[in-house]
Amino acid sequence: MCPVTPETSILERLQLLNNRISTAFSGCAGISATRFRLLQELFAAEEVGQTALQKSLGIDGAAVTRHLKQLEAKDFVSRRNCPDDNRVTLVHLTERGREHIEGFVQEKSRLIEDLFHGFDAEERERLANMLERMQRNADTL
Amino acid sequence: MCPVTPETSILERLQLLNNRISTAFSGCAGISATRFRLLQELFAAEEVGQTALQKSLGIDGAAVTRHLKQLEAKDFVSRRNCPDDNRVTLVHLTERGREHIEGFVQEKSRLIEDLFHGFDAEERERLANMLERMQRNADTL
DNA sequence: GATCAATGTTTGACCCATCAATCATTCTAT
DNA sequence: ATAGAATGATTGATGGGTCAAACATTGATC
Repeated sequence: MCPVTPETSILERLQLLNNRISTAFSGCAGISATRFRLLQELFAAEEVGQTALQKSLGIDGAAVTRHLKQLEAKDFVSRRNCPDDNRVTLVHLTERGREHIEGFVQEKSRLIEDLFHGFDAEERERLANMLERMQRNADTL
Repeated sequence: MCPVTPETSILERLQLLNNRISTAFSGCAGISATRFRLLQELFAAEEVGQTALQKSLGIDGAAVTRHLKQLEAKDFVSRRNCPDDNRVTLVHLTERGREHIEGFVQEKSRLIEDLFHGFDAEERERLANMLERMQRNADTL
């Protein structure tokens, strides 16, 4: 009745790939991809409010709160109230967090190497572009 | 320090897209994408064991058990012990489940239409192929 | 200046996935 | 024939995400 359309195949693989990659990343790097992204954002920016983090990661604010709480418990991150606006809490990387990033970056590189094995540079660009377009479509749902 | 590589961009978008699509699908179809896939598998095959379902969906057996339990509670699915092998429980679609599939298919079509807006047939094929290759890489992690 | 809307964060309830452990059943090999 | 491995399903613990509701704080308006 239903031949396998490319669209369906794409959606299924998005889901599978994401699950596999997430667990693989956490498994080998010892930190979830999202938390690593948070650390990287904090590495780039000196001190940021959570809403900014939430927007640059594209995930729910509740998730950000909980991730930061865990990262703070591990002393990777530290938070303080913004003196100019008591609603926002400013987040910044600790020394300890900064030290650990390097290792995570390496684990991620290895994962990427495996994942994109057989893809030349042009293909990677094309794939990135297609997913970007798809995401723009998804944003207007 | 870190220019945005296509690989990183791809991984981030995989995650985002998946989250957005999952919630969009559940939101408009009223059923999760995974449960819909289960129903479709059952539609195609007369009666299947859970392990077969698990393998064709590519997810954990525990998840399959729980989804089927919910689908059974909604009377979309019914289960019985396999007479030939009491370890396996055979699953099949109920009338009610069969009736609902059509609506889900339509919701999915609409979602696909939006999601792939601006993609021609050849691009969709190429995207499907790339993700398939990537998934093969991911399987050997 | 009091009120009411907007903003930033947090919490609770839920869904979906994983892994590890358990249990019953069947298979196998001695 | 029975002990032990393999298989199928389930359950519990955990992690990551969503949404909705709460809360404090700030801004805007009359």
